[in-house]
Amino acid sequence: MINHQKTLPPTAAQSVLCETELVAVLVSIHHNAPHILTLDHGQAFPSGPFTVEHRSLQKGMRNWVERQTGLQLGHTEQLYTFADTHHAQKHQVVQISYMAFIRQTCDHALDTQSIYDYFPWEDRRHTTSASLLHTIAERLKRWAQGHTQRWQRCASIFGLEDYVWNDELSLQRYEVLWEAGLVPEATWHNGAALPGLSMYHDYRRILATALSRMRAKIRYTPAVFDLLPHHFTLLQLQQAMEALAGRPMHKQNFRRLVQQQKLVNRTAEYDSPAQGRPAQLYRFAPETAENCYLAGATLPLSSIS
Amino acid sequence: MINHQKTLPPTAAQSVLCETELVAVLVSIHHNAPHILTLDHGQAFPSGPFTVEHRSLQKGMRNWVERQTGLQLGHTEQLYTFADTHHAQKHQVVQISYMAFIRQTCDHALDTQSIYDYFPWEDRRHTTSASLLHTIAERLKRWAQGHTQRWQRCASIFGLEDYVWNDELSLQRYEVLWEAGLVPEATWHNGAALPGLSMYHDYRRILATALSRMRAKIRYTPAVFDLLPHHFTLLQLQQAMEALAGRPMHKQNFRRLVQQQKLVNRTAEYDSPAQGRPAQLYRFAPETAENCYLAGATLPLSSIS
DNA sequence: GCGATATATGCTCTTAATGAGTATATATCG
DNA sequence: CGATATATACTCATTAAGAGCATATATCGC
Repeated sequence: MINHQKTLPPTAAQSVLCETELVAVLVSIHHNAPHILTLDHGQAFPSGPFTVEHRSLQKGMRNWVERQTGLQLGHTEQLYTFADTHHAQKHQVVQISYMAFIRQTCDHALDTQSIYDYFPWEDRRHTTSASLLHTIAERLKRWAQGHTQRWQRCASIFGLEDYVWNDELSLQRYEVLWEAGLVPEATWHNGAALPGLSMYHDYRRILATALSRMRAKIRYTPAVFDLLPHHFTLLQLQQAMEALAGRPMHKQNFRRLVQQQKLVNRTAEYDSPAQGRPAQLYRFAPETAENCYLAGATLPLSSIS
Repeated sequence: MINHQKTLPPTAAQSVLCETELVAVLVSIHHNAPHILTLDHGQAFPSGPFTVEHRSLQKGMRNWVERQTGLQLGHTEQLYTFADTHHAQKHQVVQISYMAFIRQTCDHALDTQSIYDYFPWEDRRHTTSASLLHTIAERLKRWAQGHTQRWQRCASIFGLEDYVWNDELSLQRYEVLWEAGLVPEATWHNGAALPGLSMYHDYRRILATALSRMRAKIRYTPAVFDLLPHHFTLLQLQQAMEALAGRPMHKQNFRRLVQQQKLVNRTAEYDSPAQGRPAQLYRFAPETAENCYLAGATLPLSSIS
């Protein structure tokens, strides 16, 4: 038996009072692209106060988001906590950011924006994006002129030279672009900025964090299913994964994986397309819902050159 | 060109003032086991206030830890932010937890404790730990009696039946044990608790989070090197990895990996052991320090049955 | 019925990574 | 010399990952 005392620790450091705000990155899929819910013409995330009546931070977040937007939140995870130094400095503001998935239901009237409007270089599903990466490579090369290590870092993060593109490094890519002064919010911003919307404060950095996290998450948990309707076709599932990962996949291999992991069950229903054979509708296998750790859907990629 | 305005968003939600505390999980390696720095006989982490003069949360953390303990922090990352409901309820207390690695320098007089004293089942380097896992399996089976899905979850998380042990699931394992009432801090604690020290508040949960994170981290970043002396033998490196992962490794395969990834450079020095051939001393390859993402050291495990 | 379109599936193949085993140098000390 | 421990060289089986080729199957409009 263990001696377990529930007394308070004697180390209660005297803290300073801070304002605490909850920031929500609410992700959904529209038109084959991951979207976020925004305020103020795409420049801010919805945010709300953390009040005393809330039991936990997560519950507090769910509470006001659901009350304010009427949306049901799916997979939710904490992203990062930061102290916003942009605010007026009377007292510190601590912002706790969360990412949550929203199931695409009806086209609501809320302001929504594609994540790739903020990071066009992160969408590598079409060969047309290659020219942007080429531009970035050129400008990074100029920045890294003479610094071998710096160029190594750029190359490995952006999948240049012999390195391969790693979709989970969105945050690192944004940070390098920031350091190189290629995004407008960088203080030493030089020359013309790269295409891509910017946001207030460090919000675009938060969004890059969210993108990294969601790409990592869909690999080893069935979180994608919180973005899809309850009944979906396998193509829809694949396209959702492609939209999140920002790269195309090999259809046959994708299905091989999905089937052998028993991720989905077929339903009796069929899709009704304008043309072509109707697609079978599937639903997420309820048994897999519980032990989701092993459901590692490593992405079956196809080459995009 | 992008229209980048640095005005404030109109959504300044009126927040409530909170106490903000920084909690530090300071990890180092002693006697072939990962240790943490503790207060109050292993029941609390060092913690400090976040004050206005600090530029960022991370800097604030580094600041007071280094001032208080005199320790230099290596790899640092934010773990999780939570609202402590155990405190007196005048105003909320928000606790922001960080994990930081400390390079083993000299044996300082600080209070330190092995992580495996808190989670004995997480150390699977020796076959002797099998009996504890057996006990856990038995008690979980009793808890999951009649609930097939619940048992599936236990089995997959603890690597029972056909499932394999996944060392990164320490947090999930702790949570299951909590739910099953097998740890003393669980409210519906039934019967005798499992061996393992407990801590104040949710601190043991934070520690489980830290263990999960560090095990994940050493896979794809060279963070281990922040726990080792600057010059080390390959065996020391392997034993550090084994200590963190809680499982033995195959020596030949481990070296194959380390060498082919150019993670280390040999130095001219040698170890001076009591007996046997002196081991070559190595140091972390400085070129790899910058682009550490590719340095994925997937653990070459050896079977422990 | 036929072609266009799109879903659905089966099979092969190469390459690389992983886990595991066997054997054997090499160096130091008592 | 023998005990001890480092260091290294190979081999081998299994599996997963990436990619390609081919071919059913179902619906629609003409």
